[in-house]
Amino acid sequence: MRVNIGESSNPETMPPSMLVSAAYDGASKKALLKFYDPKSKGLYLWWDETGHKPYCYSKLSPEELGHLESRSDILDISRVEKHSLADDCTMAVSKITAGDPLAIGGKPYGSDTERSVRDIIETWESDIKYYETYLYDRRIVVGRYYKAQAGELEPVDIEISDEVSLALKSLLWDKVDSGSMVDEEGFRKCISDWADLLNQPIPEIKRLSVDIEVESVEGRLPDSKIADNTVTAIGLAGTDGFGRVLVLRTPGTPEGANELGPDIKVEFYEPDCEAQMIRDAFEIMESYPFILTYNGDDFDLPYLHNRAMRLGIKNEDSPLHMLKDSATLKRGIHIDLYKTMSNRSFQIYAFGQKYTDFSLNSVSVALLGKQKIDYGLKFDEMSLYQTANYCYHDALLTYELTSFGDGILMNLLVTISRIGRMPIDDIARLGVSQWIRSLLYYEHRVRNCLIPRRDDLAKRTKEVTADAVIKDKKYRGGLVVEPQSGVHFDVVVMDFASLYPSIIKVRNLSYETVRCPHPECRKNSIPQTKHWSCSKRNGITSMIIGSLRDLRVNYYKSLSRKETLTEVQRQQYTAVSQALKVILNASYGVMGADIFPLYFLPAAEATTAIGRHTILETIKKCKDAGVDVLYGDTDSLFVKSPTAEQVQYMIDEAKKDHGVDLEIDKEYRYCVLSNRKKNYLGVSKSGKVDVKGLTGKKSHTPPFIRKLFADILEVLAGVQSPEEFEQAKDVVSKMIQECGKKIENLEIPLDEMAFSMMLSKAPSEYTKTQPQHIRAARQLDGIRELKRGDRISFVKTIGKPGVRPLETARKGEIDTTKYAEFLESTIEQVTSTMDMDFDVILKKPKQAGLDQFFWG
DNA sequence: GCGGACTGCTTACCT
DNA sequence: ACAGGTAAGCAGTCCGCG
Repeated sequence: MRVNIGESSNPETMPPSMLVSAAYDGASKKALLKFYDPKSKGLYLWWDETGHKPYCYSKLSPEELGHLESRSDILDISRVEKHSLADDCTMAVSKITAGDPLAIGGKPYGSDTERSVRDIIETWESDIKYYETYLYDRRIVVGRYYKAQAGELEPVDIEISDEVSLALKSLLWDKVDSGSMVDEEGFRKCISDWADLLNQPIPEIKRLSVDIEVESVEGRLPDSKIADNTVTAIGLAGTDGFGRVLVLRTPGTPEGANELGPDIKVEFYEPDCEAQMIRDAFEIMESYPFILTYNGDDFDLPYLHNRAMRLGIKNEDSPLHMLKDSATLKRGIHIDLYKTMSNRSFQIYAFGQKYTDFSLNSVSVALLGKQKIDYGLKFDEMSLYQTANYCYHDALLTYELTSFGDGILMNLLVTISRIGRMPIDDIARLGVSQWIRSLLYYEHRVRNCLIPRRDDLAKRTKEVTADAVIKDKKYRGGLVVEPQSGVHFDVVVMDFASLYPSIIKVRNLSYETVRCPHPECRKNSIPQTKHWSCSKRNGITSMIIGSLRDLRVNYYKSLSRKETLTEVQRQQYTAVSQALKVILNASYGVMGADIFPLYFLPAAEATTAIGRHTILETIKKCKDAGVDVLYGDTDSLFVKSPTAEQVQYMIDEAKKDHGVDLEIDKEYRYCVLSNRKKNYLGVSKSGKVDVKGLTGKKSHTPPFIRKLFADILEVLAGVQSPEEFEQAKDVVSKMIQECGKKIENLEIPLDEMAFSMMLSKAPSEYTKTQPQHIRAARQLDGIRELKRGDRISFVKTIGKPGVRPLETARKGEIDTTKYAEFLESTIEQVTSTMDMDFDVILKKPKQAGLDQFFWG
């Protein structure tokens, strides 16, 4: 991120403040750090005072690089020593130092003396943003506290005042198991450094959310680049209950009645005062260190900025600074929550897949239990106060996404930025592969290791990629055990704690250790592959992922069980634990993702291969011990009525043979397995029901079927013994029959009958086939514009297209047969394995064609 | 010309 | 712009058939 503020002098003193973001200030050509002071709730800006400059490396000698010397933007070329992890050697490289980051990269056009160095010669470390390089080189960590005294910046650790923390540190000390570590001491140090950083207090963050409404011309979305439509309202919601709406009067629009509470101030502007309204909004925004939006990178902020320019506001009077694909603040920090909520890692691991699409409404419903305001009116039909209420409400929802659940989202962002060594706004905007990239780059710099180029790594994988591959996949993944179909009572689910990270640690897997250059390591082979791993050096990813794993498994898991925690500590440990989970879950995946700069297939392949080997060997051990394995998926085993001794035996053997921690995850009173993998139902001893993979729970299934399914589960949850099952079956049969009748009699409201599906691309991009949900979407042409990522609701109808969007559907055209079939197949997933034969009731005999015979 | 078998596309889920 | 493994429904195609 590049801003243009220009040189300002750094503060003489700064109270302990947390580093939250960084940027490159093009005007002063310096790195710019942004610190947050928890006391004043304001920001301190700090420009580099060390003379640090952008640079990259080349393997050419300074003589061979002589042609660069003449460039005015190249300041220096010198010889330095760097370690190459992949070659396990030290080498001399040329460090090319420049006056401006654009001299290193980002200017691919022009003559050889104008283009960036990385576009002229082969370079290393030239694709790192300058402010990142700056942070790494100075070992400045986002999320740490710093203070300034007499103009000197220095880190301060906030005292962790509780004795619990110290006591648990000794716990951590004992629990570190070195395994085959070459440098055990270093590993311990590494973990305790992490704990020190992650236990630093997370401050209360002062923030303001912003949402705008823009006058729109019939059917055309306002363009944030052109910004030629009037901004009609600006909603603002901030910490400490701050709420304000700025509303532009438009001729002919009634004022209406104020529905907003007394604390929410509504300010009206005359039609010709739009510029003043925007100026006032800017002024409020500038008084907050953090600005939140929902899709503000793509819409709200660029629109505001460009509209301001169009209305004659000067660039220097706008607090905003637009970049290619993000909107930033010159002084503050902008967090676009739309990007955050769309991040699969947050969606799945932090929020347990509670929402399935990323609209503000869906996310709010799932996480806050609140909806957007719906007056059932078009924007141009709303009164001024209605617009105000609507606009403020959106801002409020956006704000509340960061405040619900004790502010877990802000805490997560801070914690992940500590781990990734990355500005908080980047954490909120970028994907997990970028977080892990940043973390690993930092560690390379700490160790003075040259970061490899993609083709350095690609060269080492060339000879092994041609192997037999799975269709559409690059390598084989986890093992899924064929389930033993039936109802099983007393089932224990065991799983390996963080299996893949454990494997990465124990088997020393990293891009430089898998297929390392040492001939003597080749005997350390990886089962089922042609790979081996190093026995001489600890791999860098193995060290880092391994210590994060140990931190989570040995430290934060026990911490969260402590009962003497204060509320603040509990919140902090929850955030750390979740953040570690998110990063660990992705750590193996990125090694096999070709967008990841340290992409190295053999390492990913080795991880899953050892995973399969581990679970297979454990199953063998079960058989030896007389334990029946009913099912298993990747890192879990469902075992039937094991004794405590048998469980302990398995745990001990897994640790002894594979160095992994097998644990009891769940104990089911009973468990319904079908012959399908990744499909089951388990009832815990507490009566809690786990449903996995069954259609009755999937988000595209019509609500009335999902409800019936939930009702059935409730009945099943009460079943204590095989005998009670028989009664439950009767109850369930009746429920299903009733539902069948309702379908036939068209007694179900249309919206309950709608299938709902996500469009993974724009409707026009479906060229190979035309799936049902797309046929429905096309019928909405001119009524509602559908984009990629939107969901479409449709019902199944008789006649030609077979589907109709919910908006235009009528009950009379519902295809009851299709619904009966879908109901039958959905319910059958549970009932078939429970020996409930519903065929008699529901299934339509092939030869019969009429509904009335079928339901009779 | 039609229907079953088959493949491929698409979405949603599990770990 | 983390991975692979699996289920399900449907679209489209191929093949056989007096």
